[in-house]
Amino acid sequence: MTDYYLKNSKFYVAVDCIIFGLNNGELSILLTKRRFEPEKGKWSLMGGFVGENESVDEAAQRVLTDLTGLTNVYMEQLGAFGAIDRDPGERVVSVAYYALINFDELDRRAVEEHDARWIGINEIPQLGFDHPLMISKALKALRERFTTSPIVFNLLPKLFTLSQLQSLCEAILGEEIDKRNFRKRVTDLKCIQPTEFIDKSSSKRGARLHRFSDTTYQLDHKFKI
Amino acid sequence: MTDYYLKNSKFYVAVDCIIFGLNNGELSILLTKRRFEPEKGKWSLMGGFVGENESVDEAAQRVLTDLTGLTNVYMEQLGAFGAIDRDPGERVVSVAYYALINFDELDRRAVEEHDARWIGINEIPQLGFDHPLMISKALKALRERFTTSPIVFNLLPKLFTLSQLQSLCEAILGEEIDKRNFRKRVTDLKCIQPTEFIDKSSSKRGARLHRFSDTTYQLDHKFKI
DNA sequence: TCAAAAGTGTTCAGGGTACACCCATGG
DNA sequence: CCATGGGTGTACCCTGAACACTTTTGA
Repeated sequence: MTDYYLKNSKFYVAVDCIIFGLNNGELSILLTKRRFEPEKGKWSLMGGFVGENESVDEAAQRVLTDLTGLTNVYMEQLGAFGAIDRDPGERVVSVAYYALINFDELDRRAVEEHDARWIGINEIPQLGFDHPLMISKALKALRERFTTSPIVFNLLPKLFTLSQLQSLCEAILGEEIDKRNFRKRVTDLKCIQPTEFIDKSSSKRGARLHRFSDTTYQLDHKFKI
Repeated sequence: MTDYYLKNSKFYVAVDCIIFGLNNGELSILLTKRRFEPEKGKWSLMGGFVGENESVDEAAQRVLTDLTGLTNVYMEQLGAFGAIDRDPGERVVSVAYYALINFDELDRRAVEEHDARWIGINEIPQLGFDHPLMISKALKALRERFTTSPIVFNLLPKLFTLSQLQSLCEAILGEEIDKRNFRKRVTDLKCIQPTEFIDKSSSKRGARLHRFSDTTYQLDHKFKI
């Protein structure tokens, strides 16, 4: 029985996280400056190696928590990246994940300790490894998923204005959305609910704060933005 | 630099293939009876270990070619499966792929030599490992993709009748489709073209054979079934 | 009083859905 | 001549897209 395995090779298995967040209203990802070879000094995604006593998913959670201080984060697997020379140092198979985090709950100290920075998705520098490919796949997956699944709310504070929601959707899509059509769609959804609160930080008139009700969403699982 | 890697663990990395084909008009997948421990004697997906001199994608291609004799097959990665105990024998991280093959071009001898059999997607027996999970994810991915991307033609012969196409779509969806609406959609697509040939094997009247034109599809990349 | 963001409805076109009958032919 | 699968058109509804002005209020 052991023979069945022994004739085969073993590999390092890594995880890489594409962490999306709203930094001052701008859709951004969290990048770190690598402190080790290979690719030392280059910007890169946050990653780590899978350990023997954790699943690959758990490794990704661990890396994310280590960097952000957050647990229970929305995270989805993007896929495995297994080109022979994707890591110039050693043969490493990497499994990429993307995560959507609420910027306000972030542990900023943990971020600073890792030399990490939020960088707008339109200002991403040259990255090492196959990270540019991972990021473009993550953006594609995010674009495809967010219109039919209520995941954008992971990026927003619990209370948000419709303008905030719209500009976030526009940032993800990379194009503008008609305001009246957007608000009609959104206010027709039972799972997006107005609250009694008004936010006056972004306009003199003030904008009504809304919230996403997951329990309402669970009733029919209908969502379309 | 080597230190960066050395403190970490290595893993076996495997690939598993969910191979879809149309067996006598029934959407089926190719399963083999395992000849080795662990899970010996159980039905399972065709898989194999990744070698040092091939990418993960190449390993999947190799496994597929070995079993079917086919190259240049439509194949897409489903994702990595990395639970600690997913393989009862050893820690193995597996990357799953699904493939759509043309049943007529299959090398039946290669299939027999691997103790493999086509099994309808509604008659799948108990499988070992996490293969049931992989199959359900593959079906979900196939269902989501085939309506907007012209991939079903990989399952059909080069010339096919609209009835064949419709019953294939129904098998993938798991529900019936209105004949007139389906034919309207399909015949409006420029990339699905009638030919001069008539197939008389399935009816007395005979049905017109159509073909998918990829060059026409490339013109506008529009497709909706 | 004015600048800046919030909020609000209607019209129209096109796509999706529901639906039932005749055709051609081999046996 | 009949059983079997092949082939065809219309009416309605609903969704998605285009489009511009009024309101509120702090400075």
